[in-house]
Amino acid sequence: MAEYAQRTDRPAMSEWIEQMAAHFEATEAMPLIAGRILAFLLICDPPERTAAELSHALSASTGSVSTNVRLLMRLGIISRTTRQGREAALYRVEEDRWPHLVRHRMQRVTELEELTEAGLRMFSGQGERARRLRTVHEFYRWLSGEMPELWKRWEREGRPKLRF
Amino acid sequence: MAEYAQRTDRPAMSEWIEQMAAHFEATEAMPLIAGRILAFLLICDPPERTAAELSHALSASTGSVSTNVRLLMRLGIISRTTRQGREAALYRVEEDRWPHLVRHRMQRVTELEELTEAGLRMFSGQGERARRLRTVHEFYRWLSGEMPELWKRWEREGRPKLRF
DNA sequence: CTATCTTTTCAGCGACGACTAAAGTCGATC
DNA sequence: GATCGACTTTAGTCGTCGCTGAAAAGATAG
Repeated sequence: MAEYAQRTDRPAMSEWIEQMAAHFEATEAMPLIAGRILAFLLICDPPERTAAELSHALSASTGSVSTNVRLLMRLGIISRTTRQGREAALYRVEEDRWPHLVRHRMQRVTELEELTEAGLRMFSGQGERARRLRTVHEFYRWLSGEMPELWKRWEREGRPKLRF
Repeated sequence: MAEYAQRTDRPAMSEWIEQMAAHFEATEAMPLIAGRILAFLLICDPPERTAAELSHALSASTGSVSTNVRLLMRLGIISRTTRQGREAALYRVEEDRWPHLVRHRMQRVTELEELTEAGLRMFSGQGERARRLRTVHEFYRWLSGEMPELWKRWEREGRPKLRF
């Protein structure tokens, strides 16, 4: 109660969390609760939380938290640390993994290249019929080619400071 | 019946269409029928089709075709041409608009930058609490900065041949 | 205005998925 | 081995959404 950041009782904070969750629902097809957990773990202090704390802070059932915490771990965006004794495990956001998340998302978009290529082979690539498909294919081919360079650039220039 | 490309009675073709539709369902949150229409219009010969033809070729109700054709037009990815008399309107894919579609999709991803920025302002930007959020924010800021150059490059170098 | 063809709207169905509550499993401590 | 807390699984509810079929609305020609 004393610590504001511990809970979502600041209306502005819980509203911000809802907006973040809405974004991930729309762009990553992520359940709302997963997005809420992610947003909360980004700004809570201290940064590590138990499942019970998440459940309480976000007014979600323990079952939901369990399911969604596993989803986020599968995506590599949060990690879990266990402790001795019967103490609950702690979850924390792995903010450095964020680029991987976005990268993975964009990679799925460019995967259409394979389908358009298969289509071109299948529907013999000459004539007007193939022209439209080839136009689309060439765009995706170009885009997939750009991606590796983009992420290399992030590693080199984008990333604010290297940690070692 | 004579023309293969007219219908989806070649199993390989209808399977390809299903795969395309599945891709758009996953990456663009598009109804299956919208994706089917898009895929079919990419490879049909002739390239223009009436709603009734789409409905028949894809075994979808006229209502569904109406709804989804409007969705695709709103996205700018297909266009409609009307004709004199009581003839039905014709739809065709605007394959050159494909980059806009993808661009728009990626833009929504980078919109998170605004939210992380709002968060930084809101939760005062010092201390460990803000560190995680700033890490994420800096990534999105960098990514949004890259996007305009990426698309400029497409216009200049990527696009296979200019049409004028 | 009437007849005919095209397109949209809408009620209803079925499926899917997020979510919850409660029961079940696991593991550590006594 | 019994107990207690942490975590997962499951059954079931609720809301949403794609889709259909049919009716309504629109449009064009006679």
